[in-house]
Amino acid sequence: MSQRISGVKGMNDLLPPDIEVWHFLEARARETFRRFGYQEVRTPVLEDTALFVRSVGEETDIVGKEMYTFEDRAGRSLSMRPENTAPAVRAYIEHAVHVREAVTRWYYLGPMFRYERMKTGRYRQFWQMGGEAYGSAEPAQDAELIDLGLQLIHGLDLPGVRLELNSLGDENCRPAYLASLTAYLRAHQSELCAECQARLERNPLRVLDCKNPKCQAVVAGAPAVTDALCRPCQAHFEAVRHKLDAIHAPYTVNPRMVRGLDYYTRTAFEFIADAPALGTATAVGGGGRYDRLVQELGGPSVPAVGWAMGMDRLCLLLAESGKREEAKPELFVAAADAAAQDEAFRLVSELRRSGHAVDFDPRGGSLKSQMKRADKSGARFALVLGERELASGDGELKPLAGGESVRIRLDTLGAALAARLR
RNA sequence: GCGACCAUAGCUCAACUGGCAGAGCACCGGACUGUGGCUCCGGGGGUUACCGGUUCGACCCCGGUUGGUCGCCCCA
Repeated sequence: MSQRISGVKGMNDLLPPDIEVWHFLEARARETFRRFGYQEVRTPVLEDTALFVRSVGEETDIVGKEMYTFEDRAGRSLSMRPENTAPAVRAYIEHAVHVREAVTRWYYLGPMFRYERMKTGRYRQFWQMGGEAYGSAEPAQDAELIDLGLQLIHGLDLPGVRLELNSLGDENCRPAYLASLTAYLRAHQSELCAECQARLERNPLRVLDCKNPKCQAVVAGAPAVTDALCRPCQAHFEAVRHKLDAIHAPYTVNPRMVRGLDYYTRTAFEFIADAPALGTATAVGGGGRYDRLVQELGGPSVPAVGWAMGMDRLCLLLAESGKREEAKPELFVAAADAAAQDEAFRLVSELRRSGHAVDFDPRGGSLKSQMKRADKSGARFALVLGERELASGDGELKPLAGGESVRIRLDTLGAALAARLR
């Protein structure tokens, strides 16, 4: 045997039957996006490195140390997307979508890449789906998007996912807040962990969600961002909350929640699940408003808001609750003898052509082994085709879960199946 | 990037102090001549992750590599 080549660390194969969980997730998700009028976009996995440096932020962990970046043969610096908001915005600008429509609502779904140490619910190739809405600065847009996320999660029958909400202010009030926060943290600098002392210089907001108890104690007395919002931001935040209240969407305000990407303004939120299956990876989704990003990437001044969910994590939760979308055949056709194999093959092909899910064993073999395979396939019915059936034109439709077989005319098989599966 | 633990059949795991690598499940076949599931019987499956060392002898002890799990960190 030749030397074996194994898969790349942190990148997983998704095989049957586990893939059925993903089919369930994707089908429910697409249905929810459809109900909300969001349309799918697909952007390339590779982008100009500068796109992520300018959007996600040079100082973030994602860009600073987690991107798969390399030069192509022409010497261009390319990066595998670590997230899909920036690529979507790039496509939005590049195709001048704002010229054709005032409000654009997109969703995406696909693999993202971050070079990270792996653990439960965290992989180097991971899957995200997300919704993005461009063109509306109104609180109703924030609320609709959050409602979309909540309905999607609800549609997956996942209990125990809660919503945390915050506002990070905008370019008018955030500088002042950062100044007062930095001043407060400097006064307590010696009480912070080493990591946070460094964050104090680079990105003081990140100190707020440090899990270190010492830092938590300091943060407890820190000025809250929600108290420092300017009037318009405060009004926006209140309006979003009002809309959420109106649709009875439960949430908790967490003024210490910040996000890992630099582009957020005003609304920020996370979908959090406290489930053992996720280990310490409790966030299944998160997002917020990014009113400046389109312009910062060279586009028109168009406000936007969006979120992303971790599909791997959702699948961990779905696997635990046993949710999946199975693809079982309706009928399994077995050939009792070699002479019947041609007719069995023809019958299977014809039924499939008319829309039925039908399986058979291409190896033939003993009837017994074919019946075993029929059972394993999970088919609802089995039909044996042999000398007798070929002569009479009749067959026995046998329910594999138990119960009486039914005699039927073979030329009405399709209709008989349809009637029984209704 | 830092630390801890782990790696034996496709899967879950045994194998005494260093002494012939096993079981259950799964898969294939038979008992049962054209009918699956249950039961019984049989069969195929292994460079004990990889490389090196110690030893008469290594799944076991030692070193390294790779991979996995869990914390820190970060996030989805």
